[in-house]
Amino acid sequence: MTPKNNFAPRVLDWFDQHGRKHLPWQHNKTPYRVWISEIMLQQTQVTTVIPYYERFMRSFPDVYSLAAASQDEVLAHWSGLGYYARGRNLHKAAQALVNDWEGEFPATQEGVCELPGIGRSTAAAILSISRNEPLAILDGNVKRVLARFHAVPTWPGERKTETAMWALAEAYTPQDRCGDYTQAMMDMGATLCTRSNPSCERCPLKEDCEAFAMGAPTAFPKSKPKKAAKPVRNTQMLVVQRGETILMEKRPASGIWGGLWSLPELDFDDDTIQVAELRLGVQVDNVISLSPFRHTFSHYHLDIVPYKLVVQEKAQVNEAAKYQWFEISEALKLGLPTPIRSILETAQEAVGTQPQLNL
DNA sequence: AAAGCGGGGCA
DNA sequence: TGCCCAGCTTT
Repeated sequence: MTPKNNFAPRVLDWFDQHGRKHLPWQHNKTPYRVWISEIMLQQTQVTTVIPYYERFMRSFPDVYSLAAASQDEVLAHWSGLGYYARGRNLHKAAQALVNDWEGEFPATQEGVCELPGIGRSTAAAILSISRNEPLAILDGNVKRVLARFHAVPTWPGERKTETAMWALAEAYTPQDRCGDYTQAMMDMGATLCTRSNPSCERCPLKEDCEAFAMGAPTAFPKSKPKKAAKPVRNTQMLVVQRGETILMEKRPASGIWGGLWSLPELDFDDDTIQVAELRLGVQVDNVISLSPFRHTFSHYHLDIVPYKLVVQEKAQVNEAAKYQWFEISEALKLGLPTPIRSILETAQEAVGTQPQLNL
Protein backbone atom coordinates (compact mmCIF):
# COMPACT_ATOMS: atom_id res chain seq x y z
CA MET A 1 0.00 0.00 0.00
CA THR A 2 1.24 3.45 -0.85
CA PRO A 3 -1.02 5.90 0.93
CA LYS A 4 -1.21 9.16 -0.93
CA ASN A 5 -0.36 11.78 1.64
CA ASN A 6 -2.88 14.25 0.46
CA PHE A 7 -5.82 11.86 0.42
CA ALA A 8 -7.53 13.34 3.48
CA PRO A 9 -6.87 16.99 2.57
CA ARG A 10 -8.43 16.45 -0.83
CA VAL A 11 -11.45 14.79 0.73
CA LEU A 12 -11.76 17.59 3.29
CA ASP A 13 -11.44 20.30 0.64
CA TRP A 14 -14.18 18.65 -1.34
CA PHE A 15 -16.31 18.48 1.79
CA ASP A 16 -15.74 22.16 2.56
CA GLN A 17 -16.86 23.11 -0.92
CA HIS A 18 -19.54 20.56 -1.74
CA GLY A 19 -20.39 18.45 1.28
CA ARG A 20 -23.72 18.52 3.07
CA LYS A 21 -23.30 20.42 6.30
CA HIS A 22 -26.83 21.32 7.32
CA LEU A 23 -28.56 18.02 7.84
CA PRO A 24 -30.47 17.87 11.13
CA TRP A 25 -27.85 15.71 12.81
CA GLN A 26 -25.02 17.94 11.66
CA HIS A 27 -25.56 20.61 14.24
CA ASN A 28 -25.31 20.10 17.98
CA LYS A 29 -23.32 16.96 17.27
CA THR A 30 -23.66 15.17 20.58
CA PRO A 31 -22.87 11.47 20.70
CA TYR A 32 -26.55 10.82 21.30
CA ARG A 33 -27.74 12.74 18.27
CA VAL A 34 -25.04 11.31 16.04
CA TRP A 35 -25.81 7.82 17.28
CA ILE A 36 -29.49 8.04 16.45
CA SER A 37 -28.71 9.39 13.00
CA GLU A 38 -26.12 6.69 12.30
CA ILE A 39 -28.49 3.90 13.21
CA MET A 40 -31.27 5.37 11.08
CA LEU A 41 -28.90 6.00 8.19
CA GLN A 42 -27.62 2.43 8.24
CA GLN A 43 -30.82 1.32 6.68
CA THR A 44 -32.43 4.29 5.00
CA GLN A 45 -31.56 7.16 2.72
CA VAL A 46 -31.03 10.68 4.01
CA THR A 47 -34.22 12.17 2.62
CA THR A 48 -36.36 9.50 4.23
CA VAL A 49 -34.54 9.68 7.53
CA ILE A 50 -34.91 13.44 8.06
CA PRO A 51 -38.57 13.53 9.17
CA TYR A 52 -38.13 10.39 11.28
CA TYR A 53 -35.06 11.86 12.90
CA GLU A 54 -36.79 15.10 13.76
CA ARG A 55 -39.83 13.37 15.16
CA PHE A 56 -37.63 11.03 17.18
CA MET A 57 -35.59 13.89 18.60
CA ARG A 58 -38.69 15.82 19.53
CA SER A 59 -40.02 12.87 21.53
CA PHE A 60 -36.68 11.60 22.83
CA PRO A 61 -34.36 14.59 23.02
CA ASP A 62 -31.79 12.79 25.15
CA VAL A 63 -30.71 9.37 26.29
CA TYR A 64 -32.77 9.61 29.48
CA SER A 65 -36.06 10.22 27.71
CA LEU A 66 -35.28 7.36 25.35
CA ALA A 67 -34.37 5.01 28.18
CA ALA A 68 -37.51 5.95 30.08
CA ALA A 69 -39.82 5.35 27.15
CA SER A 70 -41.57 2.05 26.63
CA GLN A 71 -40.39 -0.18 23.85
CA ASP A 72 -43.71 0.32 22.14
CA GLU A 73 -43.31 4.08 22.13
CA VAL A 74 -39.85 3.74 20.64
CA LEU A 75 -41.02 1.31 17.99
CA ALA A 76 -43.93 3.59 17.14
CA HIS A 77 -41.36 6.23 16.19
CA TRP A 78 -39.51 3.62 14.18
CA SER A 79 -42.61 2.50 12.37
CA GLY A 80 -41.99 2.76 8.65
CA LEU A 81 -38.22 2.58 8.89
CA GLY A 82 -38.09 -1.21 9.04
CA TYR A 83 -35.46 -3.35 10.73
CA TYR A 84 -37.23 -3.14 14.05
CA ALA A 85 -34.53 -5.16 15.76
CA ARG A 86 -32.39 -2.07 15.45
CA GLY A 87 -35.07 0.06 17.03
CA ARG A 88 -35.18 -2.40 19.90
CA ASN A 89 -31.39 -2.32 20.19
CA LEU A 90 -31.50 1.46 20.29
CA HIS A 91 -33.86 1.31 23.24
CA LYS A 92 -31.81 -1.33 25.05
CA ALA A 93 -28.61 0.60 24.47
CA ALA A 94 -30.19 3.76 25.89
CA GLN A 95 -31.08 1.87 29.04
CA ALA A 96 -27.56 0.45 29.26
CA LEU A 97 -26.11 3.95 28.91
CA VAL A 98 -28.30 5.24 31.71
CA ASN A 99 -27.80 2.25 33.97
CA ASP A 100 -24.11 1.53 33.45
CA TRP A 101 -22.57 4.71 32.04
CA GLU A 102 -24.32 7.52 33.86
CA GLY A 103 -25.92 8.53 30.61
CA GLU A 104 -22.61 9.30 28.87
CA PHE A 105 -21.17 7.43 25.93
CA PRO A 106 -18.00 5.50 26.83
CA ALA A 107 -14.75 7.24 26.01
CA THR A 108 -13.34 4.36 23.97
CA GLN A 109 -14.38 2.67 20.76
CA GLU A 110 -14.32 -0.69 22.54
CA GLY A 111 -16.65 0.64 25.19
CA VAL A 112 -19.11 2.00 22.64
CA CYS A 113 -18.99 -1.33 20.79
CA GLU A 114 -20.41 -3.00 23.88
CA LEU A 115 -23.74 -1.32 23.27
CA PRO A 116 -26.27 -3.43 21.39
CA GLY A 117 -26.55 -2.53 17.72
CA ILE A 118 -23.20 -0.73 17.61
CA GLY A 119 -20.17 -2.32 15.99
CA ARG A 120 -16.73 -1.11 15.10
CA SER A 121 -17.70 1.19 12.26
CA THR A 122 -20.71 2.79 13.91
CA ALA A 123 -18.75 3.31 17.12
CA ALA A 124 -16.02 5.08 15.15
CA ALA A 125 -18.58 7.23 13.36
CA ILE A 126 -20.17 8.32 16.63
CA LEU A 127 -16.88 9.14 18.33
CA SER A 128 -15.24 10.81 15.39
CA ILE A 129 -18.18 13.00 14.49
CA SER A 130 -19.23 13.94 18.01
CA ARG A 131 -15.83 14.11 19.70
CA ASN A 132 -13.43 14.37 16.80
CA GLU A 133 -11.69 11.15 17.85
CA PRO A 134 -9.32 9.99 15.09
CA LEU A 135 -11.08 6.70 14.46
CA ALA A 136 -11.62 5.11 11.07
CA ILE A 137 -14.98 3.99 9.80
CA LEU A 138 -15.54 1.34 7.17
CA ASP A 139 -19.15 1.38 6.11
CA GLY A 140 -20.46 0.56 2.65
CA ASN A 141 -19.66 4.05 1.36
CA VAL A 142 -16.07 4.00 2.51
CA LYS A 143 -15.57 0.46 1.28
CA ARG A 144 -16.71 1.52 -2.17
CA VAL A 145 -14.43 4.58 -2.27
CA LEU A 146 -11.40 2.62 -1.10
CA ALA A 147 -12.09 -0.41 -3.26
CA ARG A 148 -12.16 1.85 -6.30
CA PHE A 149 -9.26 4.02 -5.29
CA HIS A 150 -7.06 0.96 -4.94
CA ALA A 151 -8.81 -1.27 -7.46
CA VAL A 152 -9.02 -3.85 -4.69
CA PRO A 153 -9.04 -7.12 -6.62
CA THR A 154 -10.95 -9.27 -4.13
CA TRP A 155 -14.41 -9.32 -2.61
CA PRO A 156 -14.64 -7.17 0.57
CA GLY A 157 -16.68 -9.92 2.21
CA GLU A 158 -13.55 -12.04 2.46
CA ARG A 159 -11.95 -11.72 5.82
CA LYS A 160 -8.50 -10.85 4.54
CA THR A 161 -9.87 -8.26 2.16
CA GLU A 162 -11.87 -6.65 4.89
CA THR A 163 -8.87 -6.61 7.21
CA ALA A 164 -6.78 -4.99 4.51
CA MET A 165 -9.46 -2.41 3.88
CA TRP A 166 -9.67 -1.53 7.55
CA ALA A 167 -5.93 -0.92 7.40
CA LEU A 168 -6.42 1.38 4.41
CA ALA A 169 -9.24 3.20 6.16
CA GLU A 170 -7.02 3.78 9.17
CA ALA A 171 -4.07 4.85 7.07
CA TYR A 172 -6.10 7.59 5.41
CA THR A 173 -7.96 8.81 8.48
CA PRO A 174 -6.40 12.09 9.56
CA GLN A 175 -5.64 13.12 13.11
CA ASP A 176 -7.16 16.53 12.53
CA ARG A 177 -10.74 17.16 11.51
CA CYS A 178 -11.46 13.49 11.81
CA GLY A 179 -15.16 14.13 12.30
CA ASP A 180 -15.40 16.14 9.11
CA TYR A 181 -13.39 13.51 7.31
CA THR A 182 -15.80 10.80 8.44
CA GLN A 183 -18.77 12.83 7.22
CA ALA A 184 -16.94 13.65 4.02
CA MET A 185 -16.21 10.02 3.18
CA MET A 186 -19.81 9.04 3.77
CA ASP A 187 -20.93 11.97 1.66
CA MET A 188 -18.61 11.11 -1.17
CA GLY A 189 -19.79 7.54 -1.18
CA ALA A 190 -23.41 8.64 -1.13
CA THR A 191 -23.25 11.40 -3.71
CA LEU A 192 -20.19 10.92 -5.96
CA CYS A 193 -18.82 7.44 -5.65
CA THR A 194 -22.18 5.78 -6.00
CA ARG A 195 -22.73 2.13 -6.75
CA SER A 196 -23.85 2.84 -10.30
CA ASN A 197 -23.21 5.94 -12.41
CA PRO A 198 -20.51 7.42 -10.20
CA SER A 199 -19.66 11.07 -10.86
CA CYS A 200 -15.96 10.54 -11.31
CA GLU A 201 -15.51 13.88 -13.04
CA ARG A 202 -16.42 15.70 -9.85
CA CYS A 203 -14.34 13.45 -7.58
CA PRO A 204 -11.35 15.00 -5.84
CA LEU A 205 -9.59 11.63 -5.90
CA LYS A 206 -9.92 10.81 -9.57
CA GLU A 207 -6.31 11.65 -10.47
CA ASP A 208 -5.10 8.77 -8.30
CA CYS A 209 -8.07 6.46 -8.44
CA GLU A 210 -6.98 3.16 -9.92
CA ALA A 211 -10.46 2.08 -10.91
CA PHE A 212 -10.99 5.38 -12.69
CA ALA A 213 -7.65 4.96 -14.46
CA MET A 214 -8.80 1.55 -15.61
CA GLY A 215 -11.96 3.13 -16.94
CA ALA A 216 -13.99 0.74 -14.82
CA PRO A 217 -15.08 2.36 -11.57
CA THR A 218 -18.17 0.22 -11.25
CA ALA A 219 -16.10 -2.95 -11.50
CA PHE A 220 -15.29 -2.27 -7.85
CA PRO A 221 -15.91 -3.33 -5.18
CA LYS A 222 -15.70 -6.82 -6.60
CA SER A 223 -19.03 -8.49 -6.17
CA LYS A 224 -19.60 -11.53 -4.11
CA PRO A 225 -18.52 -14.65 -5.97
CA LYS A 226 -21.61 -16.14 -7.52
CA LYS A 227 -22.64 -19.38 -5.96
CA ALA A 228 -22.04 -20.83 -9.40
CA ALA A 229 -25.77 -21.06 -9.94
CA LYS A 230 -25.94 -24.71 -10.78
CA PRO A 231 -27.37 -25.41 -14.18
CA VAL A 232 -30.44 -27.58 -14.31
CA ARG A 233 -30.48 -30.60 -16.59
CA ASN A 234 -33.47 -32.77 -17.30
CA THR A 235 -33.78 -36.42 -18.06
CA GLN A 236 -36.31 -39.23 -18.22
CA MET A 237 -35.56 -42.48 -16.52
CA LEU A 238 -37.35 -45.68 -17.34
CA VAL A 239 -38.38 -48.49 -15.07
CA VAL A 240 -39.07 -51.08 -17.76
CA GLN A 241 -41.07 -53.85 -16.15
CA ARG A 242 -41.34 -57.31 -17.64
CA GLY A 243 -43.30 -59.51 -15.30
CA GLU A 244 -41.48 -59.50 -12.00
CA THR A 245 -38.29 -58.06 -13.45
CA ILE A 246 -37.02 -54.68 -14.50
CA LEU A 247 -34.42 -53.68 -17.01
CA MET A 248 -31.12 -52.35 -15.70
CA GLU A 249 -28.52 -50.71 -17.90
CA LYS A 250 -24.78 -50.92 -17.37
CA ARG A 251 -23.25 -47.47 -17.70
CA PRO A 252 -20.05 -46.83 -19.64
CA ALA A 253 -16.92 -47.21 -17.55
CA SER A 254 -16.12 -43.52 -17.62
CA GLY A 255 -18.22 -40.47 -16.99
CA ILE A 256 -20.98 -39.98 -14.51
CA TRP A 257 -21.80 -43.07 -12.49
CA GLY A 258 -19.11 -44.85 -14.49
CA GLY A 259 -19.53 -48.62 -14.60
CA LEU A 260 -22.56 -48.63 -12.30
CA TRP A 261 -25.88 -50.23 -13.00
CA SER A 262 -28.50 -47.63 -13.77
CA LEU A 263 -31.82 -47.29 -15.55
CA PRO A 264 -32.35 -46.67 -19.26
CA GLU A 265 -32.45 -42.94 -19.81
CA LEU A 266 -34.11 -40.77 -22.43
CA ASP A 267 -33.61 -37.15 -23.34
CA PHE A 268 -36.09 -34.95 -21.55
CA ASP A 269 -38.03 -34.13 -24.69
CA ASP A 270 -37.98 -37.57 -26.27
CA ASP A 271 -41.38 -39.09 -26.80
CA THR A 272 -41.26 -41.65 -24.04
CA ILE A 273 -43.00 -44.57 -25.67
CA GLN A 274 -41.83 -44.02 -29.19
CA VAL A 275 -38.16 -43.63 -28.38
CA ALA A 276 -38.20 -46.42 -25.78
CA GLU A 277 -39.73 -48.86 -28.26
CA LEU A 278 -37.34 -47.83 -30.99
CA ARG A 279 -34.21 -47.91 -28.89
CA LEU A 280 -34.96 -50.96 -26.78
CA GLY A 281 -36.89 -52.88 -29.39
CA VAL A 282 -39.76 -53.73 -27.07
CA GLN A 283 -43.46 -53.06 -27.24
CA VAL A 284 -44.87 -50.92 -24.44
CA ASP A 285 -48.24 -52.01 -23.11
CA ASN A 286 -48.63 -49.50 -20.37
CA VAL A 287 -47.08 -46.27 -19.00
CA ILE A 288 -47.18 -45.25 -15.36
CA SER A 289 -45.90 -41.86 -14.23
CA LEU A 290 -43.68 -41.91 -11.17
CA SER A 291 -42.96 -38.81 -9.10
CA PRO A 292 -40.44 -36.45 -10.65
CA PHE A 293 -37.68 -35.24 -8.36
CA ARG A 294 -34.43 -33.32 -8.31
CA HIS A 295 -31.02 -34.81 -7.67
CA THR A 296 -28.26 -32.30 -7.01
CA PHE A 297 -24.67 -32.92 -7.93
CA SER A 298 -21.81 -30.67 -6.91
CA HIS A 299 -22.04 -28.80 -10.18
CA TYR A 300 -25.58 -29.19 -11.49
CA HIS A 301 -29.14 -30.13 -10.68
CA LEU A 302 -30.63 -33.09 -12.47
CA ASP A 303 -34.40 -33.05 -12.69
CA ILE A 304 -35.49 -36.61 -13.19
CA VAL A 305 -38.86 -37.61 -14.57
CA PRO A 306 -39.25 -41.36 -14.05
CA TYR A 307 -41.76 -43.55 -15.88
CA LYS A 308 -42.62 -47.15 -15.47
CA LEU A 309 -43.11 -48.91 -18.80
CA VAL A 310 -44.80 -52.28 -18.73
CA VAL A 311 -43.69 -54.54 -21.57
CA GLN A 312 -44.66 -58.00 -22.78
CA GLU A 313 -43.56 -61.03 -20.81
CA LYS A 314 -41.24 -62.36 -23.46
CA ALA A 315 -39.79 -59.07 -24.63
CA GLN A 316 -36.15 -59.16 -25.72
CA VAL A 317 -34.06 -56.03 -25.90
CA ASN A 318 -31.61 -54.73 -28.46
CA GLU A 319 -27.96 -54.46 -27.43
CA ALA A 320 -28.43 -57.22 -24.89
CA ALA A 321 -24.87 -56.84 -23.60
CA LYS A 322 -25.70 -53.47 -22.03
CA TYR A 323 -28.85 -54.68 -20.33
CA GLN A 324 -29.97 -57.19 -17.80
CA TRP A 325 -33.31 -58.05 -16.22
CA PHE A 326 -33.43 -58.05 -12.43
CA GLU A 327 -36.10 -58.44 -9.85
CA ILE A 328 -36.35 -55.12 -8.06
CA SER A 329 -35.22 -56.69 -4.79
CA GLU A 330 -32.14 -58.06 -6.54
CA ALA A 331 -31.46 -54.81 -8.34
CA LEU A 332 -31.51 -53.01 -5.01
CA LYS A 333 -28.61 -55.18 -3.90
CA LEU A 334 -26.43 -53.80 -6.67
CA GLY A 335 -24.26 -50.76 -6.15
CA LEU A 336 -26.59 -48.09 -7.46
CA PRO A 337 -26.45 -44.32 -7.80
CA THR A 338 -28.59 -42.74 -5.12
CA PRO A 339 -31.34 -41.37 -7.35
CA ILE A 340 -31.65 -44.71 -9.13
CA ARG A 341 -32.07 -46.42 -5.79
CA SER A 342 -34.83 -43.99 -4.86
CA ILE A 343 -36.64 -44.57 -8.10
CA LEU A 344 -36.59 -48.30 -7.59
CA GLU A 345 -37.78 -48.00 -4.03
CA THR A 346 -40.59 -45.75 -5.13
CA ALA A 347 -41.46 -48.01 -8.04
CA GLN A 348 -41.56 -50.98 -5.74
CA GLU A 349 -43.99 -49.30 -3.37
CA ALA A 350 -45.96 -47.78 -6.17
CA VAL A 351 -46.91 -51.01 -7.88
CA GLY A 352 -50.60 -50.87 -8.53
CA THR A 353 -51.08 -47.70 -6.51
CA GLN A 354 -50.43 -45.17 -9.25
CA PRO A 355 -53.11 -44.04 -11.62
CA GLN A 356 -52.51 -45.76 -14.90
CA LEU A 357 -52.40 -44.11 -18.24
CA ASN A 358 -53.34 -46.65 -20.91
CA LEU A 359 -52.11 -45.70 -24.34
C1' DA B 1 -34.36 -11.67 -8.66
C1' DA B 2 -30.19 -10.73 -6.81
C1' DA B 3 -26.91 -8.42 -4.36
C1' DG B 4 -25.88 -5.13 -0.77
C1' DC B 5 -26.13 -3.60 3.93
C1' DG B 6 -23.68 -3.56 9.48
C1' DG B 7 -24.36 -6.08 13.28
C1' DG B 8 -26.01 -10.32 15.60
C1' DG B 9 -25.75 -14.91 16.40
C1' DC B 10 -24.61 -19.43 15.65
C1' DA B 11 -21.27 -23.62 15.06
C1' DT C 1 -13.13 -17.59 15.11
C1' DG C 2 -15.62 -17.66 10.78
C1' DC C 3 -19.85 -17.73 8.29
C1' DC C 4 -24.46 -16.82 7.48
C1' DC C 5 -28.66 -14.65 8.55
C1' DA C 6 -32.78 -11.01 9.03
C1' DG C 7 -35.26 -7.71 6.77
C1' DC C 8 -35.45 -4.31 3.58
C1' DT C 9 -33.62 -1.57 -0.60
C1' DT C 10 -31.66 -0.88 -4.97
C1' DT C 11 -30.34 -2.28 -9.44
